[in-house]
Amino acid sequence: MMKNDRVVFIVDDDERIREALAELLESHGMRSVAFGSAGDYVEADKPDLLACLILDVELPDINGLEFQRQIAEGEHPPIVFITGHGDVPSSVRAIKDGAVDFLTKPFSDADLMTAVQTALDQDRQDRSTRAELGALRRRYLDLTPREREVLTLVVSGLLNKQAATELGISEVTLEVHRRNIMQKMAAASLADLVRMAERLKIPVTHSRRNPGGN
Amino acid sequence: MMKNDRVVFIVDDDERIREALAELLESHGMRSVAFGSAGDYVEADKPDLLACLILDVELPDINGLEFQRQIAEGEHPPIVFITGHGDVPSSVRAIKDGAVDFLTKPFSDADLMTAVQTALDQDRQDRSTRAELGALRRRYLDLTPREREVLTLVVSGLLNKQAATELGISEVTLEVHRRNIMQKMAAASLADLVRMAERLKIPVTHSRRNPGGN
DNA sequence: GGCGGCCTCATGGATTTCCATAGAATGCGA
DNA sequence: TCGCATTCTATGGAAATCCATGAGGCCGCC
Repeated sequence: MMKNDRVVFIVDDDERIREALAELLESHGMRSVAFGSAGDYVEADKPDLLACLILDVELPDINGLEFQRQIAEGEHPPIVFITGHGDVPSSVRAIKDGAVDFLTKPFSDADLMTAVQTALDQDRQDRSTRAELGALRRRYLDLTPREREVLTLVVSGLLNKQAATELGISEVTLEVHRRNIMQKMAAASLADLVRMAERLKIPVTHSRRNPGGN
Repeated sequence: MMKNDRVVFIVDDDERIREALAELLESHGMRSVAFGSAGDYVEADKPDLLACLILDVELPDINGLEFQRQIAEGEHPPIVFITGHGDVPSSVRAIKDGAVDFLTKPFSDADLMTAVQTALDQDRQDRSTRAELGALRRRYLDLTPREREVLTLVVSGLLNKQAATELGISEVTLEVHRRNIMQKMAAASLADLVRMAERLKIPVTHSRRNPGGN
């Protein structure tokens, strides 16, 4: 009953710890892959599965907390820190930087497994969010520069006429752009498009419409 | 040059600590009000200013972390924990629960002041967000039950006709509701209304519109 | 029993959006 | 230089929205 859709990465310089952790995880039906240093972890090509990273704070090549910040630049599995010499400032920094938990040895098997489970759950969430946002961004990149301008004005609430004036083009042209946008973004409605723009953090310009009334 | 638009609350059972903190804060032009227990803090009527709360973990009446969770139910200033016997699990919990920082004695004046400043900045942000959301909610509460139903359907992207059918009323009636909504919510455009609904976490229903594509 | 708020509906016109179709100019890379 | 993407424009009609105005029924509260 080994679950093959998920994996736990272990980065710890102590081989005995790595083995103990691997064993513990296996006994819970959890597949794991261990590394002796941050460098090894980075170099390795890792399966694209639901994952979590158990990271020792003290590593031979780099400080675990520093390493956390480095990989925070890109996509990375949620981190559970473990350490033999845990101090408060480190744990504070780790959690502030998004770590799921910070366990000091000795910790119970149960605590670790709970943290791992939480991390995996979070990864599921992260992935789903990333996937959606990624799809959205891809569609956005499909837009031409002009269409992006139009999109901004439209989701700001401007009437076609107003937006057209703003861009110095005819209303008809703007309509064409607008419909192309709806098409490319696969928006079912203006409301939909506005929500997409929100998630893409597209700023609202002069969100007026009927400023004076009528 | 005492700034009177902000205040730092101190909750610590040790009077010497309270006085030392108050002095330190004062030397930085910061007004403070100190309490000997969580109960005293709760009972006191506190000025509605930009604030931050320096909280000792060990209190006579309740554990600081527990107290944090209690006040987390409602509005409260950002918390900076201080403690004489800081342990990692406590700090982890505190930060997870939203504390700005967790300082163990002895800590430097600079560290505390930095944390206090961060907390005050966060309070400014929190207040601004709360104020906007509050105004939005008040307007939403101004809507009649029917209008709220209509709002949901409209921001879901339904055409007036579709929404009207959904509610079993005529299109004209729905238009009336719709315009009343725009009025009451002070929305400048549909895009605007959609964004408001997002912030109010109004769920989208069957967000279709031209399902098959005419 | 009257008043006010709420929900309902109608008419009708101005305005806007939606859609399909078609043509043309620019500019850039193959 | 040809082809393609991008941008621009137009016509014309269907559909939808916006707006003002008027009005009837229901219900709870004073």
